[in-house]
Amino acid sequence: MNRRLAAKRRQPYHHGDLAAALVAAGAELLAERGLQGFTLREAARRAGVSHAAPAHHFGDARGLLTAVAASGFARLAEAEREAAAAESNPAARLMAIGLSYIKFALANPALFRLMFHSDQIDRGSDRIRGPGRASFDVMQDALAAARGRESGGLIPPEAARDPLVLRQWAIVHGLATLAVEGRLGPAGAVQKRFLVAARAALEGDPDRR
Amino acid sequence: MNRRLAAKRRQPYHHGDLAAALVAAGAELLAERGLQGFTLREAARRAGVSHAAPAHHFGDARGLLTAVAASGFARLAEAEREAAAAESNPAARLMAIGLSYIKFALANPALFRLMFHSDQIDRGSDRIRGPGRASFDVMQDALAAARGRESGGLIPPEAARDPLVLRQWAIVHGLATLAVEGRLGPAGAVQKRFLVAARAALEGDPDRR
DNA sequence: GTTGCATGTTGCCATTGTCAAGATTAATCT
DNA sequence: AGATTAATCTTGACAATGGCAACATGCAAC
Repeated sequence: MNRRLAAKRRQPYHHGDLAAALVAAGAELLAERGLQGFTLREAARRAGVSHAAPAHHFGDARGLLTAVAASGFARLAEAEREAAAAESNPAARLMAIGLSYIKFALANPALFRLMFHSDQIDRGSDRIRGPGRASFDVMQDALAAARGRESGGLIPPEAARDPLVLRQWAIVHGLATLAVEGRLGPAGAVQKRFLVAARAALEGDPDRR
Repeated sequence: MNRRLAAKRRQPYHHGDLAAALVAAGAELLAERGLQGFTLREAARRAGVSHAAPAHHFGDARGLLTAVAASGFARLAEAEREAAAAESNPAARLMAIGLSYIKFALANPALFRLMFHSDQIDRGSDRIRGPGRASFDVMQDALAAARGRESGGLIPPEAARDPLVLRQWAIVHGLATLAVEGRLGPAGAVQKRFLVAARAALEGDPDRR
């Protein structure tokens, strides 16, 4: 059973793991040229396969983009978990998670846009649902812990009824979005001083009087 | 000088006001089919003109979309101004502006996405800059008034340094974004109860203890 | 070992964005 | 006014794209 190795050797008629290769190629393409420059055929080219091959795995272009977005949600959830694990104090943990969310957006702008603001993916898809909820749950649990409550297992739609959850989520997502779109200044400046201000904004009203 | 009327009569070789007609057709198309379904040729068709005509006014597809987005910013700024005029109390005014922003997003989802989250427009364009700043200024001035200060004429990038401005902007934009993307539940439910929760989230921490 | 079926390929089509060249009208200059 | 220039719009062409259909290949289950 050396299939794992054999599959990597040459390029047989059957790719071996085309689905994964296409998602990887798609993510790379997205990072390089943005959603605007994303092309089903180019993704197939990069995966070393003919232009009609992706159809067997993802149906159409929308399908592939949905898969790319799903892998993005998984990576985001993972980043949040890592950030959470690095802090023990509940409040500090909540802050760390929020910042990891923002950092993810700044590091993967095109992917972030695809995940949250594009009409080219199926948000209801099963492929998206799991990872999508995971990225939400990490933050929600941390917030519940900081409040000294049970998280209650709210799902996103229901969360809209809990003002605090909604507030935290909106601040983090709003900051990430505004930063990604360059509305807060050039990317370089953002990296340097934006996170400082974001920290203050997340913390409360340091300047209130 | 009955040119205004004469131009509307028949359809002479020269349209009369193609630029405006194309922007209107583009906005309509966007509302009907989303950014995904937007096509330069279809916009030209709706304006009753050949497929190459738009180029003389907007260069390429990106140019037309940029113009559509600019008109969107103008409409948003106008909506904010109307909402502000309806309230005299500074705090109530700030809230009204925020809600008008969110309502605008819910009423024009595709346009909102184009304006804030698309890579198909030129954000640095002069066409965008003016209306874009206007929509920001209304909110910033209201916030400054609520704080009992001068607004200081901060421009968006600089605003990132003022935690309170950043916070207010992030909450409003975050709420609008999440609602538009349907992450807070189906559109119907959003309309019904989301604004209530949003009001609470914008107000402070009603549930804190 | 043969057959079935998932996986990939080639070829085709309508549609799209952009460009170049020509047609038509408005504006400007003398 | 008459002629020239510039703006505006049309037609025609081209390469690229997404999707479909028909065919090829080879793994896997029988």
